[in-house]
Amino acid sequence: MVVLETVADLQPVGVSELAAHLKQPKTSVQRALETLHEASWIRPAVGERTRWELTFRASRLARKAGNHFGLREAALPIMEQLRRETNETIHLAVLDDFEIVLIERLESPHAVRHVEPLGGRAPVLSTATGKAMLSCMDGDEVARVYNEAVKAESQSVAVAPPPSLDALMAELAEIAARGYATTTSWRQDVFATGAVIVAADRRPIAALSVSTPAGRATPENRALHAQLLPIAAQQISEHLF
Amino acid sequence: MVVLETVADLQPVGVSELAAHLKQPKTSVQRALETLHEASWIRPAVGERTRWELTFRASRLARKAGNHFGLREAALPIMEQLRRETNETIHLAVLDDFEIVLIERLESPHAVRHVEPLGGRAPVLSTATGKAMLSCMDGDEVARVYNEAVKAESQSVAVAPPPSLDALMAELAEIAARGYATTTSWRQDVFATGAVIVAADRRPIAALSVSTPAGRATPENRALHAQLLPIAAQQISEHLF
DNA sequence: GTACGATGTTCCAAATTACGGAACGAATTT
DNA sequence: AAATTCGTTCCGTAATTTGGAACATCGTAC
Repeated sequence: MVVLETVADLQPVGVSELAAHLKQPKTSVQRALETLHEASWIRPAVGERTRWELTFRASRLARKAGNHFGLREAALPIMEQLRRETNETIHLAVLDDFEIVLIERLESPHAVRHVEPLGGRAPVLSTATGKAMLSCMDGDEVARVYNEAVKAESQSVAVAPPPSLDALMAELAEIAARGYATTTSWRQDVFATGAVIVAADRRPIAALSVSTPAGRATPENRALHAQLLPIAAQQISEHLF
Repeated sequence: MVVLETVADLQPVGVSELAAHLKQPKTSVQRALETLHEASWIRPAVGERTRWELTFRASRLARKAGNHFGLREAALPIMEQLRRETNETIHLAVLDDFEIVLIERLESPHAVRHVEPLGGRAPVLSTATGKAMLSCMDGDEVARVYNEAVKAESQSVAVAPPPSLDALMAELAEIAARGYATTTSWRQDVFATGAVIVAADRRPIAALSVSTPAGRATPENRALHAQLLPIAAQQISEHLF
């Protein structure tokens, strides 16, 4: 499986290059490639015979990941309604380790709109969806995610300096109390409102967000989003079980 | 890896149920689950301890599958431009076995619009994207895909009766000559135009499509799409290498 | 409250499989 | 023409997997 993930990073890639990256004997890597090929997870690259690339086998799994108890099906109709009511882009995201993954998106009909790539990832600490999900997790788990996220962010280009853990905890308490999170720090000029979707036991499953360009983030619109979003998220939570 | 795929289908699922489905000893399945868990491909289901569900590890791969030579990055700006010029929904799809997989989507700004779920699959024989891709494959390969697709469709609810292989071949020749495919048979009330994106050696990589509700599919709009789409697909093909 | 069925887990010896160094052929570069 | 790089094959050793059986745990029915 490590070979598979490395092929994903380096594709199209041959045996020797892989072996060098993995610091493993060529023979072992060769065998792994044969196995992955037999199972149709990889195939020879277009027009080549000895370099490999991914097939779409992984994508069939990916569609099912994070779809616990029919999340996508439960969420889409309510997302559609929310888009009608707000005319803004609606995102559905789940938490993976210390990152937010976008699993569904409905775009705003406006000409100026906020669009994230499908399947894209975003930092948990600076997004409305991320903070909404953290707001209903217990302290230990928040601390764990916080540490991993800070470590990861310090290695990449800093989007914004992460808040202290104490400041974050205070903000999360506030978010939990009022039922929604907001942010502008992830994408400049985008104002986002996020609310959490929970399982029957109140554990966080996913988060829903409304994203609007800063120019349209009037007090009236902010208030509208803050009012509608928690209700929509709540409806999805109830439809899950 | 078979266990992994079965977990995807049955999640959340326990050892015994899996073993029964796979007709394998419980012990072997148990070991596979342990391994997958250690590698973070699965985790205990939310609020449970002995049933398993997928993590998002597969999604990281899925994003890279079908992204040969930076397809997504090359395609997006041109897709944006195409949306501006047509005001209709633009889809980017690739071929997986005998199905079309949607890997990127930009929605029409119109209130009435055609929306497919992200990562969704569609039959190759009845979609514009599918036929566009087939149109630049050689006869043997088309026949192979045709047979598999017919076999698969016969098991599910028939969307439309598949054409004969000869009729298909004739249509593909026409599509290849004029540079674009059209269809209305996949989704009723949706008129789609598709064109193929090729590698340097003219092998098909992906397909681009413009989808419009039947009501807006006027002769003028059809002509506009038929004119713009092959150019856009061609531009993406050239940017790939 | 106890018996039952279903489910998850552990153990262990036999047998299969993986391991990886070395050698080889083919393709490309010097 | 020699040298390097790359993919592939071979093979004895060694480690791992295998799966039946026993055990543990949970929920349920009587």
